[in-house]
Amino acid sequence: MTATSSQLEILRTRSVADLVRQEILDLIKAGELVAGDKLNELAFVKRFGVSRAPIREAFRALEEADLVKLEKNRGVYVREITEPEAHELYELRAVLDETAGRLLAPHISQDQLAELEDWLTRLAMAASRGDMARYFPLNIGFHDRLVEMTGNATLLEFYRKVVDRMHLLRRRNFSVDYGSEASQAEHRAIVEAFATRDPVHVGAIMRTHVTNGYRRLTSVLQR
Amino acid sequence: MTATSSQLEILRTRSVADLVRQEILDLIKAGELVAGDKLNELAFVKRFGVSRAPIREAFRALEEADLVKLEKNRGVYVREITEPEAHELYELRAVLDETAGRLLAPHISQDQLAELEDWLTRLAMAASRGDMARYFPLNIGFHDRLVEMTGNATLLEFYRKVVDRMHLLRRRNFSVDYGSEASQAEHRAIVEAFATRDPVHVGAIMRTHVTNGYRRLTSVLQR
DNA sequence: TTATTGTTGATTGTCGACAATAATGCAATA
DNA sequence: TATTGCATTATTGTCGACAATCAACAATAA
Repeated sequence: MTATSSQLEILRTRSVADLVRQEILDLIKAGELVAGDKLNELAFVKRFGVSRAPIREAFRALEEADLVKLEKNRGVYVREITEPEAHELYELRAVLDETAGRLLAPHISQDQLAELEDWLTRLAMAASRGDMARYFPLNIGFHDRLVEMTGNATLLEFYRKVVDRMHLLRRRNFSVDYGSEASQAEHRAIVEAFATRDPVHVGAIMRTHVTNGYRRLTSVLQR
Repeated sequence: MTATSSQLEILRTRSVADLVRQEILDLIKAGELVAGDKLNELAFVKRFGVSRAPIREAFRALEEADLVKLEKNRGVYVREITEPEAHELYELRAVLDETAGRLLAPHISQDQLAELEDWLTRLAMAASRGDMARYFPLNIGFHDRLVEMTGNATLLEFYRKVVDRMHLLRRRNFSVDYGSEASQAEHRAIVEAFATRDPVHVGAIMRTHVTNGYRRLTSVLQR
């Protein structure tokens, strides 16, 4: 696709509200916006050089996704997640990951197994260097791809909603370098499990990985 | 709470966009808006006597929930769900219901069991009369309450998103009277299973109920 | 000093208007 | 008859403005 036609495509399909929504979501994912932060409309108006209408539409979308909270006449705030809610989120994510494992295991192809191995390699490289700025998105990408491989787009959609919300657990510029070695070992276990193609086994391994992730998170947050 | 203070509460917390979003969602749930229908902004402006801004915000929220589709410069349409997507949705719902069963089974109280029995009675009354206008919402209420009883608000939230989307499978004014007897027998089986407090057993029964529901749906849609 | 009551500035909720785009109807042409 | 081109109409995307509300501070009185 040429540069011009891709720009035409953007113009034809994307609205300002869309782009603003995406931008804010990226800010949350990058940890530049964290739970409790206020989203001032005029600030975004200046930032993007647009009017308030599309900004407000973007806020509404993010509210429906439960990433921000609209308090009438008071403003928009990045949502805060309580400790019990974090537990609920991880419980849900465990179920979705386990399901992905069960669905994918019996049908995974050689190519897909090879791709997962490739992810492992890249994860290992980043981990060995202690390069958490790379490890973090790779980790998310690995799991995302795994769910995508199931071919169940609806499962993927809801999985992503859960993962997006988990970003709210991070503090600003919080370096997530806790337990990457343990996490890496579990990733390897996951890929090895897929090689057996046993749905129940894979599901159990994936569930455990999420549960352990929750343990690692809480152990970090509590000190 | 007095009438005045409750009105004050509404004024203080609900925005027009909120109400419009709720209203449209109700229209979808009631089958008055069905997949493919166009949502004209000016029509809603006249209907609610408000400006376009809050209407558009409501549309954005519904788009994020994937209940409608915004096509730039063309309009907003109630989303259409393909057959494979319906299957994906039921797969997801099966997982969530099974999870609810597993979570609730070990901790369900006598009071809660009694409440479920009460739902069964009401369902049976509506079913025996062939009163589908009552049976349908009771059926949804029964399952919703069941998930709510788990105490996992996040699970409930995502469960509701799935159920809301399932409304898009209905045709306009489509009387859902298929297999209510079979469905009723399964509801009874669910409550009986809860009495055993065995998580795996309850989970399996609930999963089966959803799977059978999908079979009943497809058998109806295909003729 | 402390509590209460204006007052002011900032921010949000809603509205009407204009520009941009798409859909429609109709005539002209092959 | 089918198709193309054009003008008209309808609809959406965005904007700026005004009204309503809130938060912070100053002024007043106990």
